[in-house]
Amino acid sequence: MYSSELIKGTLKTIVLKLLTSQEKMYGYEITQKVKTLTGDKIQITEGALYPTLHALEEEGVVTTETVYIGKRIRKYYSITPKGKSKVEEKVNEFSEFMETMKFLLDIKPQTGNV
Amino acid sequence: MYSSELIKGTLKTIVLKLLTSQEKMYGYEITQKVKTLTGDKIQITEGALYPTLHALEEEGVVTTETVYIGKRIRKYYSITPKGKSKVEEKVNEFSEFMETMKFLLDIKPQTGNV
DNA sequence: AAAGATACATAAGATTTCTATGTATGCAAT
DNA sequence: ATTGCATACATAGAAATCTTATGTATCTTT
Repeated sequence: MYSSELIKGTLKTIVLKLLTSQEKMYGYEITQKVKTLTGDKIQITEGALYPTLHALEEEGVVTTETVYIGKRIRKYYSITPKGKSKVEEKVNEFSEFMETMKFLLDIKPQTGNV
Repeated sequence: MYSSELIKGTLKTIVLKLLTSQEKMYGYEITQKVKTLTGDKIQITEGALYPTLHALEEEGVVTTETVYIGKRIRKYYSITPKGKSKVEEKVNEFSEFMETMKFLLDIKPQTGNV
């Protein structure tokens, strides 16, 4: 498990990206998928996910569809065209950010005053 | 400039790493160095930096030395041995995190129900 | 003399996430 | 049958982090 601060700021990107890989997913499914895909390294908590999904819906980047599985409710999320361009932006930005960080974190110590 | 959320959680890592590259640095110098090194892509604000530096000092990963340049004060920060092992940990963790994210953000869309 | 850069610092607010809690169903084991 | 675990939604309060704004003061350049 990564220290949670690292994951901050990437949650929306992860969720949107996942929603481009499948036509629709529901909240609980997203938490499990991320857990599995990352070998338990990233765990999205429900307390973080659900408010985020609601925010994404308000932004118009996902739409919902409520389904009953027996008596249990299930809320499917799908990405909108607006969401598709958004996720592309976000992924590109994150890739650039990673390059910058790689460079920064590869700085070598100066040799002392020889 | 990156959207600020991305940078969250990486400030301490950046600062500590920089302090391994030079024997000592002062706050303002750190902001300028990061700005220069990243081509203005990452800008550390003073409101974020100073509290962080104070926290790092409390954690015992940096020590300070106050110097007068004329009448103007300057506070130099140096990394401690404890800080050196900390920064190694943090850089490793971030590298792993980047690998995980790369994998996640490279997921391909499923072909539809053909 | 004014403006901009240097150099420190803190406080209020925004944002994001975590922990905890709540409700409820379905299923498996005792 | 009932206890416990997994599924599935949701929100509220607390914690952490960063931004914006403000404050003080010096130095340098125009």
